[in-house]
Amino acid sequence: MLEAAVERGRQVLPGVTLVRAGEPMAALFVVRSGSAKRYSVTLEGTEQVHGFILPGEAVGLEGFAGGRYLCEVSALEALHYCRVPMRKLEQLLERLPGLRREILRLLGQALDEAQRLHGELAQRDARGRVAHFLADLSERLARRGLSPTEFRLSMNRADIASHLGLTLETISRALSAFKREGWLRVRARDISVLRPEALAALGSGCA
Amino acid sequence: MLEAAVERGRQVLPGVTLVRAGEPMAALFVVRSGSAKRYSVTLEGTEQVHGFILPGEAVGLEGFAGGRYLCEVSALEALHYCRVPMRKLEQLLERLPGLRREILRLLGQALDEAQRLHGELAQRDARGRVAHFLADLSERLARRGLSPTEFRLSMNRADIASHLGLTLETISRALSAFKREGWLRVRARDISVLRPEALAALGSGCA
DNA sequence: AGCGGCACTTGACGCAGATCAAATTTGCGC
DNA sequence: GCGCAAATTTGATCTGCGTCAAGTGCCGCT
Repeated sequence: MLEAAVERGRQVLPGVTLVRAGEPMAALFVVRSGSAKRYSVTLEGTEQVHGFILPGEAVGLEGFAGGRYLCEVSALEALHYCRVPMRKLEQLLERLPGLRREILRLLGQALDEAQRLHGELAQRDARGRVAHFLADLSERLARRGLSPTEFRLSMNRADIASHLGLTLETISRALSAFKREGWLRVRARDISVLRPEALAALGSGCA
Repeated sequence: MLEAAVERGRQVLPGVTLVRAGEPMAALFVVRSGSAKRYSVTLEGTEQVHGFILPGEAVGLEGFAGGRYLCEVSALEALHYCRVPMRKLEQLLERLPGLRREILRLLGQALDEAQRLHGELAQRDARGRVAHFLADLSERLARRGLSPTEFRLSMNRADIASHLGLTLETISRALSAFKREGWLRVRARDISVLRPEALAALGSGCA
């Protein structure tokens, strides 16, 4: 769908910032492989992590709000991506009704995810949030054909904590608890999910 | 911009549900006067409030994700709104580049607000969240030319609590605390903001 | 291989906010 | 205006998570 307008084959190293808050929105990005974190910097200079971007997902959608990016996005791993310049995108939107629907779908989906996240987090306790985070990650990986039960976390505990509104110690304790109960195997950033149903249940509401 | 496609003059009474999760997205709504709450119903049957809709704001944007609405929206007060049928909207998107940009802007803005909300809530304590809620409401009212310092809450404490991830008792205590400190006058659902700067500061990060 | 630093884990303790319970206020129908 | 049910406030207690602090293990560097 987007193929016609794509600039292919770009890549960056871990730690590199793809877009910065306040920059004019020159292009839309789609991640091909690797992962990134989306965050903003608060007045006090601390990072607030809004979410993580996996292969197949878009970067910079909030830029449509006012023609400027509103968060920072930086690579957590070596990242391949493609880039659709806005100028080109606008021309294509003129001609391709399918592309219009596709872009609206992406935005609607992102909006739904953001709202759903807010809801989930607002209600659940620490373990429920971590379970939800893992179940969500697992599902998104599966959607791209990657293993939903064996994966490596590309972000550190502090990033997860910021994203979930917890502290890094609490993340660590939750993971240890899941390990103790036989739901996970955890070795540093490598995760094996042993009881996906248990995680999913805890993450989406059942006590 | 949307004027050409609008069906005007519809209205509903408080408590009426405008759209339901799962229904096909037949139209986009814009609220003209009154207010509504956007929420979803969890597996256990409890409501999770995602946000409140004020005059000038759109209903049903997440529907773009898959052609179906994903939350329920119901009126908190007598509500006037207009309705743009999707069929009509798609035709117009074909012809009006300005309208395309406007719809994308609305979605981008909604996305940004959802993400920003998540960030704000994840970090702040109970009083900070309530302050943020009031400051946000105040700003949105001002944007529509309504008084930012004298207003009536159209939602009950439980709805605010659900939205902010707190309990209704905590909402009540926070309001009482602000009253005691001379930042607000509170009488049931009528609010007078006496020190908007104090609320805004507490709501956006300064301890 | 050995060292140093950083990411993570684990423990002890205190407090903000949840929970349970009761009193008070508000607003609506008659 | 009266009375009742629902909404809100206030109080007392309990608990999960944040905070501070001390390990432990992992990885890259020389």
